[in-house]
Amino acid sequence: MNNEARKNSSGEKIVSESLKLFSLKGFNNTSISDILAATKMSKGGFYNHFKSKEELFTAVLSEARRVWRLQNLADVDKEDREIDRLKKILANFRDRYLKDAVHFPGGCVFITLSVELDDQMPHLSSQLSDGFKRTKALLKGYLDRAKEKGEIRSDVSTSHVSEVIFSCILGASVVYGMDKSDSQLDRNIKALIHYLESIESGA
Amino acid sequence: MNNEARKNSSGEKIVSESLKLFSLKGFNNTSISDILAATKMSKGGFYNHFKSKEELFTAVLSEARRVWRLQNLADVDKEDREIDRLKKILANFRDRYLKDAVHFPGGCVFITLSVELDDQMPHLSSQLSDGFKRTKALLKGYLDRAKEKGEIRSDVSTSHVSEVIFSCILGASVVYGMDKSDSQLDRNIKALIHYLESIESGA
DNA sequence: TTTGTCAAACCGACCGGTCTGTCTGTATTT
DNA sequence: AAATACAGACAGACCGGTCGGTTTGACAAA
Repeated sequence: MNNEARKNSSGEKIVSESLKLFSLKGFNNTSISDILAATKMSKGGFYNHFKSKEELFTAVLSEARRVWRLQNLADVDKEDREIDRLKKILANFRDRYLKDAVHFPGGCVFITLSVELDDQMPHLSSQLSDGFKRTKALLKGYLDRAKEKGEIRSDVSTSHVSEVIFSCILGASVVYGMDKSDSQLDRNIKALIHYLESIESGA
Repeated sequence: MNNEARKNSSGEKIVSESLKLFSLKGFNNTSISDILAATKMSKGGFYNHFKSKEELFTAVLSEARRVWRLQNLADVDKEDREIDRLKKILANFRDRYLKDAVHFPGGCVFITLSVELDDQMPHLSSQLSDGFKRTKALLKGYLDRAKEKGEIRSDVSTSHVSEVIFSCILGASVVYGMDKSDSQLDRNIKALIHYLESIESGA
């Protein structure tokens, strides 16, 4: 069975529909009934694929990470300079990730879930926290290499800058989740790229 | 009856305990039973003060805003320069607001609620969205006046900078809600203040 | 001071409905 | 025939909210 066929299997459909619903309504407020309605399945069918809602959570998170990488890292390696790769990620984040209503109609699912579950279901939210740390490290990696290659000024603290960029991305996601305003998101990312350009060597 | 006495009344206690619970578990996942247990009241007592859970929501939000102003704007007017007032707000945000586990044990309640309710109960989340807009405008006001007074460079876009600062604050709140890491929060705000100093006239 | 009155506050059993998860039975596939 | 997938009735816990009854405290009449 190839991957395309798997995508149409029941299990895959449950995961992709649950991903949408989780991004809209979160984990606890998405009922199994909601998922059954979206997938046109029945209880028996669902519990034949997942032994519990929490097991579904893990599968959904894994799929969400796959989509995240797919969208945010697209074409990044086509850029030559490290700083341009970072800018490409920001542009991807804006155009291919946050605005991707097919996968995430309710906005960034990682934020929705982490905010909901942090004080309530730590065993689930720790999976999210790890992802956030990896993402920040990913950003810092580009900055560190950019600094090594002299693309950004040598007096710049990559640690400080990555903190700012990462927090800004999170903040922009929160705002976009509320307003769904493309223009506001564009302003937000523009300000961030403007900030990045202010630390480049030529600036 | 003075304000101090009112604070101990049942209605006030319901609101303050609900504020804590909402910051921890959100709106839908805080049950009336949770609130009754925290206040040692009964159903009948509760519904004698609020005709519905949504009416409680509005009261809690109003109290949350009061505490927000109290903590974040404390001593701000003691600073002479506008840019220092802004820095004072950031320091308050870090020391007196986010770390204020008495009022907000689960972190910033506005973020918890807005992320939960944005796609689910728009009539409630719009109250939150308005507050976010006002906060961003508040920050931009300090920057605009700082620019007028020559405290920051004339080539700086106050609009861009306020976008970055506001998004960073939101992002920092999301992270702190997850990790409850004081040191991470300190690094975050430090990077932000560092950013502010980079646009000052002397820099 | 004592008593009667009344409204607000409080109590908790109860209601209809929804939640996750189970179980029995049936259809499809191999 | 055996294994797998689907269907949906059902269970038990919990949800927000209602309601009849009880307690409390302020105040007026005696």
